[in-house]
Amino acid sequence: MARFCPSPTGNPHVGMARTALFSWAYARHRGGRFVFRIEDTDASRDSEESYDLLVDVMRWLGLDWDEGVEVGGPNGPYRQSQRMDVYADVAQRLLDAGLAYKAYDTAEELEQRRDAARAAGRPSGYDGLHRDLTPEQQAAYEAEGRQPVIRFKMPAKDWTFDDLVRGPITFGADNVQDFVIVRANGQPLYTLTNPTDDALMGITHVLRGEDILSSTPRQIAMYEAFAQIGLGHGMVPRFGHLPYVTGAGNKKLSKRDPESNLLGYRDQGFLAEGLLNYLALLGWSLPAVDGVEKDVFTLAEMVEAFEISRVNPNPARFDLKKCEAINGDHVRLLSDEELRARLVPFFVEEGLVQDPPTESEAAMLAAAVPLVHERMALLTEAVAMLRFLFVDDAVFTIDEADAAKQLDEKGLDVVRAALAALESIGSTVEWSTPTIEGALRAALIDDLGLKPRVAFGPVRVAATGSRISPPLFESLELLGRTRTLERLRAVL
RNA sequence: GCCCCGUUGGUCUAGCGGUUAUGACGCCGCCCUCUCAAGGCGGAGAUCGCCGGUUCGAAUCCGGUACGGGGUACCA
Repeated sequence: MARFCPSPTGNPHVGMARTALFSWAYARHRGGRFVFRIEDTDASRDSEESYDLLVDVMRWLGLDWDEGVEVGGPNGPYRQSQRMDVYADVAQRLLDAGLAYKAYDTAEELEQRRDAARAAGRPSGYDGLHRDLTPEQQAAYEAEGRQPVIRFKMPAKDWTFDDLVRGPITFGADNVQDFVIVRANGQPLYTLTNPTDDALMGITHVLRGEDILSSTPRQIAMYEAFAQIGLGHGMVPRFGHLPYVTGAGNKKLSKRDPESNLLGYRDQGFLAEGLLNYLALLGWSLPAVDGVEKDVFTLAEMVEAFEISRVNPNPARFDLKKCEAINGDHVRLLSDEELRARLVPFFVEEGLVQDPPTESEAAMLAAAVPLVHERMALLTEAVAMLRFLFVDDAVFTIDEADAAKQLDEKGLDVVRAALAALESIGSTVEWSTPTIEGALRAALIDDLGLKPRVAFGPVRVAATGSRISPPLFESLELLGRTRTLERLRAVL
């Protein structure tokens, strides 16, 4: 049983997706269940919008969950904001059992002692001053108007656990002090809610970011306390800490970093399977078969082969170029029909086709998509290359730089010759790729003695508006006789 | 300050005592070619952070050290 439990703050980012992917793949590989929980206990930072994005992203990626938000399950609710009574109860039971206590230190007092500890070369965590306050002392503080936090009483022992990706890790007793589990205002903290829910939901394997590696001893201590008060399944889960995904420099990709915005990738035309494949490669790789390494694979292949022991513990830099290359491979893996279906929203978005496309628009897409299928890494590139087929003549424009380069005097001469050649077909012979190619080659290559690239460049720019386009003759066929001739005449 | 994690070409990665140190992205060149891609072929690029040890032999084991990152919160 594994889980993914993000906090709904800001935009979902790539590091988060990688964590979700690995947890999901781990659960699926082992035939376990996957829980999707939302940790929204910090009202000041969490937002409903962010929650919606999280759900949206998980669905887009295709990382399905067996229980959790939106789908429910036996251990719900799955939003921590709806489980406050559970945490209050657990906190009280810990207090009653003497496993936690109320601490009345003010922020200033804590800071002062922290500084002193640091100056003396000691760890700077809580010093346990209020650990054994008498009822009288507590009453005295409360009489002062102090509101206590609840701190967990860390047992004085060393903490060792066998990290799923890093192996044995030990923290000395002196370095893990009593920590706050409930704020002075009564709100529970992650330190309480996370282990509580993991225990209640039967989570056995926790894959999470390296940033909370050092909080693991606390979590383990919480589980041991839970066992004492009879909460949950009484077992400590296994932990695995995934490395960071970093951006330029070595800094962790933050939520504010535009490069990390997950939905931005969808909008740019990345395929979920392409992005996921790339993310998988950041810290994991498919085992080689007969010495052959394979880095383009499907989600199913990943699930089949996913061993947590193969996960790399060192941080990986997100390389957009490689991500695009992998995505391009996945685009090519799609059938023409599937690609067309994925492309439709992008054409609709640009106003190039109706929503849903009309019959003729659909037919045009069906004919045009194969022409660009292997020419793109991102879906948006198809829109750019095929726009000339869908745009009205009134708004059709030619790239200025390309026009300057190709439609000079010599270029226009070529267009004139092409126009004459094309005008002759369509009446007696069919307007088709072979007849178009035949006519143009005869007129431009044979008669004028031009090199192909010199001959077809100007025609391409005049008809498609760009020096970069799908194959020319096929493009002209799809454009149709009338529109082709009009566009050639328009530049003369 | 204290604690923890990490360190193989520009980037990601294989490697688990003996390899000319693997592959991918990117880059360069050639081929194909109506543009752009895709595809094919070839090339440059790491001695595996550093020092020391163990060993006949180390990227692989051990110990130091440097550098990077994270934590040290009434954030997660």
